[in-house]
Amino acid sequence: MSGLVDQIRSGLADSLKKALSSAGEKGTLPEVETPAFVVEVPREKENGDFASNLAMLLAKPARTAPRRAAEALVAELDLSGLPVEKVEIAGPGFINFYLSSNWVLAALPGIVKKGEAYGRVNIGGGKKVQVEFVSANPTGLLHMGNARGAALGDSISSLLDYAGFEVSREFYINDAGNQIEHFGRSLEARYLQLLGRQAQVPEEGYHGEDIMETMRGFVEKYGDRYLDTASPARREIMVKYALAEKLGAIKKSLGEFGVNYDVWFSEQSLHDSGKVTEAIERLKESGYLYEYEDALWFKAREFGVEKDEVVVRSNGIPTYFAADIAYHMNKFQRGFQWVINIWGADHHGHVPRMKGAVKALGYDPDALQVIIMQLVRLYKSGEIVRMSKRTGQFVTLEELMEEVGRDAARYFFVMRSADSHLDFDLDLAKAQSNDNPVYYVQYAHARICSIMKQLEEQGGTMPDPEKAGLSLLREEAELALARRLADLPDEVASCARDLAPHRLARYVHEIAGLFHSFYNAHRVITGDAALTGARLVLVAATRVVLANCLNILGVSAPERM
RNA sequence: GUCCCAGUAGCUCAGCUGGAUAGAGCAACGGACUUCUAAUCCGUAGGUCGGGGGUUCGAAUCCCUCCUGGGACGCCA
Repeated sequence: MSGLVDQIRSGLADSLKKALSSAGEKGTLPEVETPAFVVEVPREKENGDFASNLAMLLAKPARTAPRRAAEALVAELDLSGLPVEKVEIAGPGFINFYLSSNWVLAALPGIVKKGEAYGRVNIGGGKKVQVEFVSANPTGLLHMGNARGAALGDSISSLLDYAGFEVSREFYINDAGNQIEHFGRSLEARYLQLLGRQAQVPEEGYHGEDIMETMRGFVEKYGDRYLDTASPARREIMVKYALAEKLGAIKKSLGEFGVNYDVWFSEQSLHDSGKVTEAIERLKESGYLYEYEDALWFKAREFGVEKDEVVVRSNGIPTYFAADIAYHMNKFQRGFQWVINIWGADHHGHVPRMKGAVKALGYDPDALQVIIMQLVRLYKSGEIVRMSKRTGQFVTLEELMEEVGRDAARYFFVMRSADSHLDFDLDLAKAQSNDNPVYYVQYAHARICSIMKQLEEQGGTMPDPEKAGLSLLREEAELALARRLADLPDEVASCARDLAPHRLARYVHEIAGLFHSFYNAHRVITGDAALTGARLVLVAATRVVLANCLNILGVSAPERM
């Protein structure tokens, strides 16, 4: 981290550490190891700008009352070089630090100067991380669950990028296996029906209208050319045609949603390239596979999973799990040091055995992190809408963007933590779209742009932030806003560490709120040139923070609304 | 039955590795536009943090137990 706030925090922590050891040398405290204490920002500002719990943690090892330990520490504190005005011992033994009221203004010039780069931190150290998300079956359109995964995965990726990781976004295309078989049979049935023949979409097949639509296009292009072609070959042709079309549509939708992938990875390619065989061989050699009733099983129980898992069926066809093992082997072979998967809650049972397989292959299971995203429940007219690809009833990403807009949809999905169930009331999102918090944040950005435009029209110019008289910013609303602007690097670091973009959404909402309050209480452009200059720096910094956060969340930052 | 997620204001949800007096949005009520955008602001009201036990200086947060809702437990993916 590199922000002003972090500099001060670590400065205080260092001072406390030194105070502890000199107190130990002088004998005012027993010599003990430094506990894992924190310097944090108290919730109540009456408790100072920063506070530490060190004294309370010393109570037990040093066998002293927390407040006495605090007194001994404070007596040894050397705070030179830090803008601390007052230190107090409070409550059960907190050491509270009060800073000079305008200490935070020092952060503003850097924010304006860094611009798009402000908020970038280097906790990742260029570590290669892959984020795999959505990975929807390419047999249909994207639904609400996929949309949530897309918004979440993309924001997490951006967050990690900002935090100094080398991020690769990946989409795993499930273009192999049983479902493709069902898909082919469904396509074939529709084809025959369209040409007036008797045919039935199989029970387990795809009944959606979009499949019919696809085959209409196929018939237009090829007519009855395949009417008499032998079935397996015919299905292969149709599957190839339909997959290309479906995948193209998925790519297009995601692109419009602001989600762009680095890699589209085909499951079928794992079979074709022999990766699946390679993975199975590796597991076999290390003794994690056994044969039972003609099938090949993975010893999942050795990894704390309840049941062993089939990797090759008795009919000789590998399972999806086998392909997934090969896929993860391949991910690590490609050099990713951190592999993040975003899965729907309905796949959570798959996590322990996947981690087990990673371990069995000889990789660190902790390098694989699976984010389980709770499912989206869709409400329309007060009723739950069942979503299912098989029956073809679902609201697509396309429809969602049409109804509530891309920005609102993305913000909405990313506002909530991944492990909270999401009730999406379409009517509400549509009818009250103006109340959507995303507009609140965007409006703040637009307002600042409007001020800048006004400035330009009046022939004014932006001052050099380094030279502006920032100490003129004395109003509570100004200082409160500046204080939070200085937090962005910290927020990015902590949100990235916890893979929690929803906290960034709350942060930027708070920034917008602080700005709106300031805006309503004070004018930026006034007859006082010096004050105007200082406030221009403040709002310019605010615009940077708003834009950077919105960018991470995949939401646009409009100049006017 | 076993496992995962959730239970916090009327509603939807935050609460980051345990910190001081539990927060925000919406809804409700009362105010503020001759001004750089009122998609805004200011104020009021709203809580046995699902129940009960435990751990400790300190618990919405950790442990145990029970209740409620959702999901997963296939030679499907």
